[in-house]
Amino acid sequence: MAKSALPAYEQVKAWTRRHIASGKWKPGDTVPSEAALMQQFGVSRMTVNRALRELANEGLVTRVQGSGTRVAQLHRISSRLSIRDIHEEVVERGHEHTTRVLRAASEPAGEEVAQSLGLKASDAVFHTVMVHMENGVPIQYEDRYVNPAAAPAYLATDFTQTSPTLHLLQHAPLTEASYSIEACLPTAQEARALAIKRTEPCLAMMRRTVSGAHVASIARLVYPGTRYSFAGQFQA
Amino acid sequence: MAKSALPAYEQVKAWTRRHIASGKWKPGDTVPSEAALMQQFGVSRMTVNRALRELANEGLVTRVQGSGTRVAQLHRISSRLSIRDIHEEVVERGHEHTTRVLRAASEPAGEEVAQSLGLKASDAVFHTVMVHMENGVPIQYEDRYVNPAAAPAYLATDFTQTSPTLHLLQHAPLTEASYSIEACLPTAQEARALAIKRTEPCLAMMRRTVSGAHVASIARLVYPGTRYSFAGQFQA
DNA sequence: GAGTGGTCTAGACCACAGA
DNA sequence: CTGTGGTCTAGACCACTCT
Repeated sequence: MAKSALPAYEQVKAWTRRHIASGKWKPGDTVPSEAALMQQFGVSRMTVNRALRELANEGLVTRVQGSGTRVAQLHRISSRLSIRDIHEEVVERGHEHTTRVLRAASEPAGEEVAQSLGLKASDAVFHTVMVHMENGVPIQYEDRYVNPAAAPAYLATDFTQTSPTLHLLQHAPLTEASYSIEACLPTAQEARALAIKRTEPCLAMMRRTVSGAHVASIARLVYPGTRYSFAGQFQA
Repeated sequence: MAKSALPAYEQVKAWTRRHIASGKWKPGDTVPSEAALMQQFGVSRMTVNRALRELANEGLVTRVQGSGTRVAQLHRISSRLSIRDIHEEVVERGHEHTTRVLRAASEPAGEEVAQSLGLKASDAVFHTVMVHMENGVPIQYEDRYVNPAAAPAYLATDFTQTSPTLHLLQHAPLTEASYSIEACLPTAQEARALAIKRTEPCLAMMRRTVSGAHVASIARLVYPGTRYSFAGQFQA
């Protein structure tokens, strides 16, 4: 009986998780089959199935049809790295977010940008450069190219009120994105805009977003190393 | 009939996803109820329920009991950043992984380390420092403190055969981890070990792992900026 | 062929929101 | 009160693995 405040499938999940976390079952070990767990918990197969399926989604176990359920190799710890709208992030910390727009114009794409956006070099693209500030301190330099086909009204946005990310999310529904994070030294212009020395290391995030059939935008976001870090956590 | 290669719940998911991605349904809009989708697709409620529940898990819709299902505010884009064992990662690229151990000893924790590991400053901890190389090129400097209570045999490991991460995963089952990524300049020792200039920016990852009741390990991993980047992607 | 998971159904009872 | 989602059951058929 116990206190069954939790749904049955959660109880099965918790029980399984405990065995894995305690080391009683090691990676590669077989987890009791659905039939066995049905008996043990006195629940239907759908319930056990849901429990194990969700654990598999979370990466704790591996399931192979016809073979069985095993404790996953936990080598790849993974956690959600959230990429958030900078405005929202700053405001959530209870701070003031302001923006200084350095450039907002339509210009020919050029070879490199055209290739990333899937356009011709002579096609026009929107190019914005701005600095985001938290309580007046520069925390992000944003250099962004936007595909006019994906967000025709982009340049008309008042970027002191709305961030580019927000405008794009609202007007070019996101279907796909990729990013990479590197360490780099700022260019002269970036250093000037962020008010840092050219020798101060920075985190640079390159982001590329796809909306339906178009590559919507490519952006390079530069964060001063001493003022920003990406963090995350993970729980079994 | 169409080609129903996909399971029914996947078809419901795909149909719903398309409406959201295309912008036909905007954030906040109501998604058809389970009953409505049952009719439309001619499937049982459990099937529709699974489809919508999974979309909710993925963050695409929000469900409120008694109220309904709505398109989620898509502000929080997130993706899984995987933190993997360096050895596995190098080998998977088809390259050779070697290690140069600079230090492997038991020593008093000291204030700062003791605090992170939940020990006293005079308690002994295991301290290892090593450089990981991919085809002979240094790619990671690893400075790690290990809680002896969590992995008593740590120092006996042959680190030229097994990585610290792997040993810990096998002997101190992981229950929790947190990390942060920063940009920094290498210390003199790090620069020397990695064979880079002191002015070359690096990515530094601080990682803390918990195993059961113990903080198992804290590590600082330094990657030369020009030789490494973190990347990820996600799809709606 | 026996055992496993993947999917699906047609019901059911409940908790909750909103009129 | 009606409509919604949250959970659960006792079956079922299938595809797959392993021996």
